[in-house]
Amino acid sequence: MRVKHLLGHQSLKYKNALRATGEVIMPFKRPRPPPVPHATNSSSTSTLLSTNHEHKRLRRGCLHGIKAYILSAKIDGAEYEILIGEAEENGAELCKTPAEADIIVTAIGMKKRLERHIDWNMAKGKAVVRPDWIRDSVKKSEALPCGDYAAISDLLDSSIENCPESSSSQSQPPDQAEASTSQHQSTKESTLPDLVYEPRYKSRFACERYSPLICPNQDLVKELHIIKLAREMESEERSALSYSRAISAIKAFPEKIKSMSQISDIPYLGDKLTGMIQEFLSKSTISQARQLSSDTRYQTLISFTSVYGIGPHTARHLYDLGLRTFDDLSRYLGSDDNAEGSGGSFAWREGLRLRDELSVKIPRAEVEEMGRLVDNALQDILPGSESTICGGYRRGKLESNDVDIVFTHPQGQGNKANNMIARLVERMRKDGLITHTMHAPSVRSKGSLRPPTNHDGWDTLDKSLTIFNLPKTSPYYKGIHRRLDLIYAPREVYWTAVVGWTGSTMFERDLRLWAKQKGLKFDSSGITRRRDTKALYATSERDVFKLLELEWIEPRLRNADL
DNA sequence: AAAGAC
DNA sequence: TCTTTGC
DNA sequence: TTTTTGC
DNA sequence: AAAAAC
Repeated sequence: MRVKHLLGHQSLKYKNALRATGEVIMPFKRPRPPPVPHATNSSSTSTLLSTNHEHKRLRRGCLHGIKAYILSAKIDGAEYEILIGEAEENGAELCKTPAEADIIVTAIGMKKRLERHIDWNMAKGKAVVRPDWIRDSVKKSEALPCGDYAAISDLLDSSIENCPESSSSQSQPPDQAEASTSQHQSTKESTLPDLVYEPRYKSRFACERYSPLICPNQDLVKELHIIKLAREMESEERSALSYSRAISAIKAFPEKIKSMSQISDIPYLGDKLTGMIQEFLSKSTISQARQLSSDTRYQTLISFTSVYGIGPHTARHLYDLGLRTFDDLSRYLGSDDNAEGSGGSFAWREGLRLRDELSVKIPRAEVEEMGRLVDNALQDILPGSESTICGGYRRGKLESNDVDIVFTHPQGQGNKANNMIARLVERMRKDGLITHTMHAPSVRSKGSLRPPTNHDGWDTLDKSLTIFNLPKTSPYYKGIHRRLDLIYAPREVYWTAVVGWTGSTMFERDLRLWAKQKGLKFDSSGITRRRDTKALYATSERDVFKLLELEWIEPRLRNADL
């Protein structure tokens, strides 16, 4: 066929393009070497605040200026994330080591146990309090006296003495606030008063549950994940969906499952899944998963689909042709004459060529560096723009497969924001940062102020799926290509887009189902009322939840997939 | 929804 | 038209 | 038993 | 594969 000719031609063109961009040294605007703030999540923000009315007032934070260390021992995973989120949002500075902190928050109540984690002499120099100190302080909008929350009786005096004060200007009259919210509680026992998250895991919606990155039943979930992948490889999507739901339900279950009686409240566990869990309880393994793991077809399909552009259908096709390894694949794609016509597409070749690099995980620090570079380019094009790193990074993953950055234009004129994606990508391409564009931006949102209304579910945001490479001058430069997704959202739907691109997948699916059930329609390009298709605009991420009548869930607790 | 291959 | 792409 | 399962 | 009733 003449495909041969076409492919050859395009390959060449690409090689040249790569060579050219590879050598270009970035003209100006070198990123300042990482100021390295804290490894908290979110935004490579340029102008985070000031856009956000509702945030603004509350901001300032009752814990502002307090350096806190939260000891994770004896605190449930979800609980821990909530504490961190609460502390952070209220202005506390979280420390990586107890030494840097003014105050240590711990659920441990005994001296001996605490000493296993923290040097006793150091502890004596600081306030050491129970987790409810954070909660109550937030509730009262003031850093409360540590004496009432001393974690360990031997440290009561030193905790009182070393109790930090918030630098937030507005210290409220502390006096009788006490009475209003709850009557009991100061001076009392060490129970964590958590009616908060008690029955949450029972919900049928992942967007109502707290799903930590790693759950107490992670091994079980991994086993089920293998079976789920196998179903996907065979295009048994409904079956795969059932496994996905079971996995996300189990991920939100707060304790290690030791007996079958515990799982009766977990949704989406029918006969099949129940049987598998039973097997797992006795053998710590699931035979079907073990079997698949060593199955050639399974392994081959998994590896083929790891090539960008190859999905289950194509993977099965290649397998049926007798191919088994990347070498086979390479040979097949490389061979010019296939009587059959397709010796594979251009996209597949590029995908295969880049596969090894793209399969290398990206550490958080490098994700942040990428975020800075994108934001620098963005500020050049349209000063005052905002961006947020979403995806797995924002959910707290230590390593990412790719980087998703959602951005929007400055508050002023919406119209100046035309072709933001195209301009940003072009700028970064010229700087040698972007080497490939896998999916060109649509030419939508021309002179638009509103997101185009979508009739069908995929978001209508302008986006570009690209391949990125750090400049050689970056301290993080490894010469490895990375997947970078850039998403432009008009201002009015910026927060919707951030929620939509933070994930996880099951969290997003259930957000849509939840919204539907509430008579609304959610996707990353907006929330609309189904009755009259009236658009509802959120002014903050929390506002998105509010409009959907959902309780707030931290990004780090949206890990409803494996 | 959009792109690319068929 | 079919497949893949995103969270 | 039939339909739905994210768009 | 599981749950709602579409």
